[in-house]
Order: sequence, then C-alpha cells, then structure tokens
Amino acid sequence: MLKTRANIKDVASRAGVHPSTVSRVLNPETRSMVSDGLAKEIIQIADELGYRRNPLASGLRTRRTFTVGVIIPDLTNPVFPPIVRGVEHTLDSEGYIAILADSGSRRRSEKALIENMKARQVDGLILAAANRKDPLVDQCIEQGIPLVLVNRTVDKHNVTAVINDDELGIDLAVRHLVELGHRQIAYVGGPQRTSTGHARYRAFLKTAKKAGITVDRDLITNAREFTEPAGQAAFHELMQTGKKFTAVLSANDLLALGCYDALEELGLRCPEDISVTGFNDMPYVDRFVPPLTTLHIPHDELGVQAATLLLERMQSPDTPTKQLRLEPRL
Amino acid sequence: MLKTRANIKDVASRAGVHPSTVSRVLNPETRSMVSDGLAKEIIQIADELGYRRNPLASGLRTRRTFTVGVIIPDLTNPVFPPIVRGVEHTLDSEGYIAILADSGSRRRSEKALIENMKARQVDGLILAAANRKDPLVDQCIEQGIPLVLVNRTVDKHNVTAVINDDELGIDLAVRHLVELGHRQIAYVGGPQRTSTGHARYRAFLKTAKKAGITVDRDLITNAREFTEPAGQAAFHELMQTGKKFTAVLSANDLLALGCYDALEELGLRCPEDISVTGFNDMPYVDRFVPPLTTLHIPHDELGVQAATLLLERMQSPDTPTKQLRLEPRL
DNA sequence: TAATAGGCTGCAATCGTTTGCATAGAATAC
DNA sequence: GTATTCTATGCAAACGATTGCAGCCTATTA
Repeated sequence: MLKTRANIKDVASRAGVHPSTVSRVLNPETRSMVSDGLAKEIIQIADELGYRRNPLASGLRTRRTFTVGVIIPDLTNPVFPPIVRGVEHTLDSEGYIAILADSGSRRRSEKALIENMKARQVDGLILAAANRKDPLVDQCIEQGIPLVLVNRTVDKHNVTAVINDDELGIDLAVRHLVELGHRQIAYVGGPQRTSTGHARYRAFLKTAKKAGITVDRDLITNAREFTEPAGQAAFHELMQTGKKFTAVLSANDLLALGCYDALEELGLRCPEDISVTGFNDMPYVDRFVPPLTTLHIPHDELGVQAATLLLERMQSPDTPTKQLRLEPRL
Repeated sequence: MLKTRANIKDVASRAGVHPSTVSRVLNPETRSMVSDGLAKEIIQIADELGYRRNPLASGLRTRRTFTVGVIIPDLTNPVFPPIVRGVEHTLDSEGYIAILADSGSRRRSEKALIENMKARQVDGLILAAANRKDPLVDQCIEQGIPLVLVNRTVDKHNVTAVINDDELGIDLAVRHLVELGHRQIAYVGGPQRTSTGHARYRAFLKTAKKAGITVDRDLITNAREFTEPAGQAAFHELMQTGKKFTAVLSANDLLALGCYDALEELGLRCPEDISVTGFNDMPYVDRFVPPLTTLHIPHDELGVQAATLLLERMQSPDTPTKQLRLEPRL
C-alpha cells in the first residue's frame, strides 16, 4: 500500500547519501564516478525499494525520453504489422518504447501528428508512409529530428531508409514469367508518387527490355492507389486496349487481387487464360484461389533494420545517411 | 532557427504576465479564472510563438501523461491490427497517445512490460491478451491502474472488458450448419485458458443441445493454441476416433485453416466430404480455397469501444465495471 | 613535511508546469 | 464611509531527476 513509488530521494536517504550520488550510480555513463562499495550498496537499496527512475523527470532534465514515434498509413494493410512488430521489439530491447500512430488513409493531418510527436519530445521518428517528395520529411530533417524511413523512401538521398529491393524483385518476377513462356506481359503499377510504385515501374521497363520481351506502352498502366478496386479498374483498362497478353505482373498483392476480380467479371480463368503475379507477400496468399505467385518481402527484417538504424542515429545524429535495400524472393 | 521551442515563460514575459496566468489560460479547467480580454491576448501570443505545452513537465507535476499502454500478444495475428487501429484513433481524438507493446508469443515477460508502462506513468492500459485467470490483471486492479480488456476477458467480473458475443456467434454458426442439413457436427475448440476458447466451447455444448443435434464428446476437442498446426492436429485427432461427422465447427479461423490442411493430407474434400466453419473473420478468407464460412467480428468497433470505456474510467476511476459484448454475424 | 594532484561526494540550480495561498483592487452590503 | 465579499493576478513551492562546480580527503611527489 505504497503512497507512491519510491523516488530517488527515498533511496538516497535510506542509503545515507545525496540524491545526486544515487543518480550517478544508476546512470551507466556516470556509474564509474562513485566508489564500488557504495555503488553496490545503493543498487541493493534501490532494488529493495523497487525504485524505478521517473522517465518524465529524467526526460525533462535531459531532453531524452527514450521514446520514438512510429507513423504508418494503415495498420490493417497486412504489410505493416510485421514491420511495426520488428520495430517495436528492437526498440524495446534497448529500453525505448514506440508510440504508434496510424495516419489513416485520409492522411489525418500527418503534419499535426508529427507536431504532436515533437511536442511529446520523441527522440526519433520512423515513417512508413512517405511520398517521393514529402515536405514532412524535409521538415523533420530541418528540425534535426532523427528520422528513418521504412518501406518507402523519398527521391532525395539525404535520408536514412530501409526498403525492399524492388528492382531485384521485379527482375525475379519477370524472369519467372518468361521462364513459363510468357512473352506478352502486362503491368499494373502503383501510384507514382510513392517510391515503391515508381521504382517498380521503372524496374519493369528496364527488366522487360533486358529480357527481350515486348514492352508495349499500352499494356502498362499505373493505378492511383495500392488497393483492390484500383487494381480491378486497371485491369479493365488493359483489356480495353484490345491488345493481347498472357500474363499480368502487378506491383502489389492488393492490385493483383483486383485483377482477379476483373478476370472473374470477364469470365476469364487464371492461370489458363491469363496468369497473375503479385508483389508484397500478404500472409496466406497461397490459399487464395487461384494461388497467387508473389514475392516474399522480409517485412519483419525491414522493421528490425529500421529500428536499428534509428538507434544508431539517435546515438550519433551525424552518422551519414544510409539507404538499405533488403532482398525479396519469390 | 529557434534554440528551443517557446516555453510558458516566454509567453508570459511577452504578455507581461506571470507564467501561472498563462498556464491557467491554456488549461480548460482553469480558463475561467482569468479575465476574457487578457486570456484572448495570451492565447494570441501563444499562437504567435508556436507555444506547445511540454507534456513532460506538465505530467511531472500533474501525474497525468495522456498516454495509454496497449498490450497485444501478436500484431501479426490479423485479429489485432483493426482493434489497435480503433483504439488509436479513438484515443487520438481525445489527445491521448498509444504506446504499443507486442508481448510476443513467448509472452516476453508481460509483467516486465506492465512494470515498464507503469514506470512511464501511463494513465491507463488496454490488454488484448488476458487469460481467464490472469495475475497481471489482478495486479493492475490492485494498483488502481485504469484497465480495459479487449477481445478476451477474465473469469472475474470486476474488470471492464469489450468482447465478442461468442454465444451468439456459435449459435449462428450451429444453426447455419443445421440448416444445411448437418446432424453430426464436430467441434475444434481453442485453449480453455482463454475466455474466448472457453466461452465458445460452452456455447457449443449448449447450442448443440438446444438445436437437438448429437453431442458426442468424442467429436469435441480443444486445441492448445489458436494456431494452424494446432487445428491440424486436432482434426487428425477427431478422425482417429473413427466416428462419423459431416461438418466441423472451429473456434477460430486459424484452427479452421489447420483443418483444411488435415483434410488435404487425408485426401478429403471440402465441403463435399466434410464442411468446415471458422470463427474470427480474418481478412480475405472469402478468397481461400475452398471459401471458408466464418463469423464476422467487428474488430474495429471492439477497439473503439474499449478506448471509449477506458477514457471514461480515466476520467472517473470509480465508474462501475462493465462488460460489453458486441454482436458478430455470419 | 609541505605542496599538489586526483578521486569521491555533496550542493544547489535547473528542466517547464501546475496550484495552494496571498494580496490588491473592485464591487457589494450595511 | 467602512466593512465585507469577490475577482483576477502574482508568488513560490513543488514534481523527480541531472549535472557543473566546489570541497574534502587521501595519495603522490618533491
């Protein structure tokens, strides 16, 4: 029935020392300033009293909160949970906590979100929803908030980011389709304002040329969003060109599912009539009918790496920025 | 190029008043203590200076952090993201933030997690991973931390919880199967240490009896975990009894998927040989082969309600506890 | 032996707000 | 016109930690 948790003064008075001494003992950086014997004794007493440093008081003084903000566009998009989990676990192991904000598809003023995080004195920020040109990112950099992008990046290279190697991914997918004998491959891309949509699109152009297959501009379309309906619409658009194609590569699993919807509407069958390939690795895609060939992206690892890099940057904010690309596989 | 964000003193001196006056103006509770004219002026100046209250300092003094801890067992289980999102959005609209912890399937010492949250002075806690008898829950209650359970609850009724109406759900499922003509229905349940596993099990017994169908104890088995392999094993167990059944109702979608796996191994077909029904509403189950009949649980709403109740409790900690049951549908 | 260096610990200010109490002036009551 | 209530503001002490500086004591050096 403690009134309130023991504080540093309680420990100090019980040990017969000044609070500052206790503080020094409990802080790894200053631990060596106090004699071993006394230190042991203080630690013991702190344990007995169940003392825990008050992060508010500590943060107020030191301006470090051991808190990082994690902003994602939509937690129900299956891409993000594993990322967030990787981030959270990694941060936790270093004593940091994650405050999570789902900016919502409506982009519930991300600016306000970031303002809020800043006001709460987060030590760093992980952003999973950046656009290729993103004023928010610039803003963070200007203000010197340690920042790591994950999943998507921006065009500028002055930001640390952990992303999937889209070029490799598309390369794998195209080669796979070519090996299956496809020569007319259509492409359903994602929004070009995102780095993923853009990179995959360019990778497709490049790889297709390299593989020596027809690259017909009419068979390439970029959806506005990474959603099922957008994929559906895109597929119909492809059909309306009247051109023939035997396979469609889509930049994202949700788009691929949209293609399925369209196929069904048109009474076509997959893969007999047209073969569909996805990109992103939603869980359980292998159970879909028909099973979707897709690329496995190591989302967990994306999160872990992002958190690791952020920890680094928070330690020494002047480490050069870095772009990390993780390898997907079929 | 501000040295640091404006603080209350800056505002005060610019307005020619004492910091306490500024504080009062900016705090809705005490706003009325200061004259309207002055208040307006101060607000204006605060705006100009881009003043934001420092939550650390404020929290240190008031012991409120406008922060709640959200603990879930595994973010990659598709049940939880919508819950978390609902929680986060609701909290955000009231100025609270969510700090998220994924306790990990290994139950990475939840006790430590809660300790950590407590040390960080969260104003409340949302727990999605409770067991029916959960010492952690008792601990929170003892310590008087406002607490709301979501998704699962405990046996005792002295806790506020928002859960799915499992009895109704099972009832719907059983009636559905009966309408399809099934009379021998097997049941693959979940772990009995969880309220969901337990409630669904009891509901099955009750409903089956009510519906007048055979309740053969041999055709009822409870898995140890809500996982695919556990479901698979459970199904094999059912088959080994040698008893005949035409449908299996499983307490969770992952268990249902495990049943599919087992069916496939045995060369049986669904629904021709045996019909499988799930429970939980993973996204995209309708695309599985064969399509899984399952119950839709309003997970978003679960999260929203949990957050709402928690906000209530944090306002007035003595509001009586409440158990909220939301209705699922087929 | 005296002077100096170095190792430990205490002192007190500080981080930015909040809030009980005091007070000055205005308003009301008598 | 004085006494009494309000109202609106200022004062200063917390909240719980950290940290530059000062000072004491012991060990080292000349």
